[in-house]
Amino acid sequence: MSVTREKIMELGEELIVKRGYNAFSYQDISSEMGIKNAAVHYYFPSKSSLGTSIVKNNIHRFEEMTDNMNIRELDDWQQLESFLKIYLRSNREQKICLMGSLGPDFNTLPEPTQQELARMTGIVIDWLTDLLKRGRENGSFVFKGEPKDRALVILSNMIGSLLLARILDRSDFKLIYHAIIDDLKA
Amino acid sequence: MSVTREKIMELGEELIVKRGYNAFSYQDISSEMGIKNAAVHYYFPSKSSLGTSIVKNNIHRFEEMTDNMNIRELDDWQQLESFLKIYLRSNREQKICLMGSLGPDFNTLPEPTQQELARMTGIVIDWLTDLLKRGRENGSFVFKGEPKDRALVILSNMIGSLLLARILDRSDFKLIYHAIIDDLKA
DNA sequence: TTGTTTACTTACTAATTAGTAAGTAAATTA
DNA sequence: TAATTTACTTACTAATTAGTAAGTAAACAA
Repeated sequence: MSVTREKIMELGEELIVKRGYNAFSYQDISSEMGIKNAAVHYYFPSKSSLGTSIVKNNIHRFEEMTDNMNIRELDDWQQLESFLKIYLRSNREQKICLMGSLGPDFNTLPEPTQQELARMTGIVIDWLTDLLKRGRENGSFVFKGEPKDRALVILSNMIGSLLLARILDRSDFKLIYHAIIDDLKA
Repeated sequence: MSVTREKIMELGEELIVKRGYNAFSYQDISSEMGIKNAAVHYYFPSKSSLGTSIVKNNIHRFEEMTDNMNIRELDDWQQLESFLKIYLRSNREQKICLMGSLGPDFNTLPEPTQQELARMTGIVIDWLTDLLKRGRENGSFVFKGEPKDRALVILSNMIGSLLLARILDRSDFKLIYHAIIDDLKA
């Protein structure tokens, strides 16, 4: 696949998670890359197509990661920590996650982007629910309530803590991160 | 104070929490109110001044609410539930909170708005931290770790769950809401 | 009654936006 | 070698944006 196309998606994603969907323009991308506005339209005819491709790409990367966890036969805690590491890294890079960034703008998003974002969120929650269910059966995790409810709590914590870290202090993320982990221990 | 001015702030806040800061324009407000663009500028010369006023107003309302809790001598659980009710109501009205809405756009926000948003978030966390500390001393709440850490967890959960509810299903908010409450019980 | 302030409207500007149509040089294919 | 496709650029449009300057009718104050 084209290097330019990949660079556009990479930059687009960075702009979305650093400044927000409605704050970034094709100009931001083209000027940063030293190409023209129309070159971005050549690869992504509309902003809708770019946004949707970025979300699809995130789904792909998530699925690659979870597949890889199975191949490497990671245990329950290793899988959870690999998952949480995504957000730890985002915080280090002063980014938030796509759900936290596109969520507020959801009602202004083109329908295909809305759909992919919902699909991505569903995939993450389903994966996390299964991990928590298995982990509790294995005796790895301790928590109250349904695995799905706990998955929602953990994911909403990751989304929310990246936002709080941006508003207040990046170090606040780690306090929440460690509290989540402690909560799953006996 | 002027009715028009209040209506502009009310509408502005609604647009921010329903569509996002960078998605709303003075036109959205003026056309909805049946006035002209310039009339909005008469009350709020810049979008920055409107945004900042909206956040300031939220701080004021929060402080009024917590003052009122003391006057009514609400117990620990009643205070917590009054607090969580803010988010329950937001979810019912298909809104998210200001932190969840302005957080992603933080880096594009005018400095005075950034400052007020950070101040607001600090005020909420401090209040919640004190409540949790007192509540644990009183034997009302049970939780691991520092009260401040727990306050961050609860607030990030409220912010994040409103976002998840928007992306997925409004009913998902309640699952998280109830999990938070259950977690604080023995 | 006169002067001033309040609460706007009219009419505009300069900048930015997503998007398009037509052209072009270089690489690839037949 | 000729035809086609790829990867763009040039040059544009129509819409929307925040913001401003000047005007005005009504309410209010001296």
